[in-house]
Amino acid sequence: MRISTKAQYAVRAMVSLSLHGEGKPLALHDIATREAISLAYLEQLFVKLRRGRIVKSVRGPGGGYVLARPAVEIRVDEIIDSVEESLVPVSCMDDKGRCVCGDQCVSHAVWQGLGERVRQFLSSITLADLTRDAANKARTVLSDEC
Amino acid sequence: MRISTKAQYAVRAMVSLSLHGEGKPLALHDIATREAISLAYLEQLFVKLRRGRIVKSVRGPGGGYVLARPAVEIRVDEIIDSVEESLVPVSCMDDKGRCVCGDQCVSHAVWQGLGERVRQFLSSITLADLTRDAANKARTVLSDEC
DNA sequence: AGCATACCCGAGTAAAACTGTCAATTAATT
DNA sequence: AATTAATTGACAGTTTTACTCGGGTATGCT
Repeated sequence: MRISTKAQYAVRAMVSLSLHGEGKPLALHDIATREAISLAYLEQLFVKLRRGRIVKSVRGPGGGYVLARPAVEIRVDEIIDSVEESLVPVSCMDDKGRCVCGDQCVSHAVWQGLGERVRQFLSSITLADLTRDAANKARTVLSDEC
Repeated sequence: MRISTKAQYAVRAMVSLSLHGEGKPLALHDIATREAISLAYLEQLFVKLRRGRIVKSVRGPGGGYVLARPAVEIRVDEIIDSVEESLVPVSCMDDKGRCVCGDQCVSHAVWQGLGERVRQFLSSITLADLTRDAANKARTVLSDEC
């Protein structure tokens, strides 16, 4: 079981946008250099984030991306949902979470339960939470261990 | 984020072993046919399960695998640990879960928290729980939906 | 108008991971 | 000795990931 860098990038980029954007459009170029993520790859992610109604785009010079909603209303599971197929896909379930296996699926309940726990946890965290933490960390960055 | 079939196979195989073994060694061949998993692949998994002290091997004719401990003392997270590298690996952490990234790791706490939740959940389920469920399911298998 | 900025989009690609197979070995029982 | 069955390492096909590339299109500024 693993978390893709795609999801990690998306969350990091959103924190960066929330932290340095402050209402004004922030260009992907800024996020890319600040977070050391490839610009072309970030573009891909933000297309999905826009389709997921997490951000809005502003075209033209001086343009960039803005949060589609206040940071308090953006949950981490929404960010990951926009960027990845599903939160906890298991081979014995189809797209709607229905089990398509025969009688051999005794451990089905485990994966389903796990998926619910994961979603519950990730939906309990908002972008505002992460942004606040990041701001605190930046303030005490001098001699701090990670 | 996803759960590998490797982990699913391992759990299913362990349930099968616990259900049909009953103290006597059960050959991988039996599990393979019953669960419709490739024998050669099961071999790989059981090497790891043995190293993880989840099962014991009995060589020679009539041999096979036996639970290393009572099913009540085998937790699901232990099974997955034996078979996979780590439960929730994230690129910014090293083997021991320590963060090796610089100041760019604002979302670290999210993944760490998620990992703890996942482990907490999976460690609350024992092989005995799954075996009991499987036995119940087998008894009412006639007209049941999965 | 023309140009620079910045988003938009599809296709392609190299590397990694996943999912297995194969062959050869070791060891215990009959 | 022959047979059964676990043990091991190397290897191969496929899929996914993590990008890059090459162009577009919208917008604002001079």
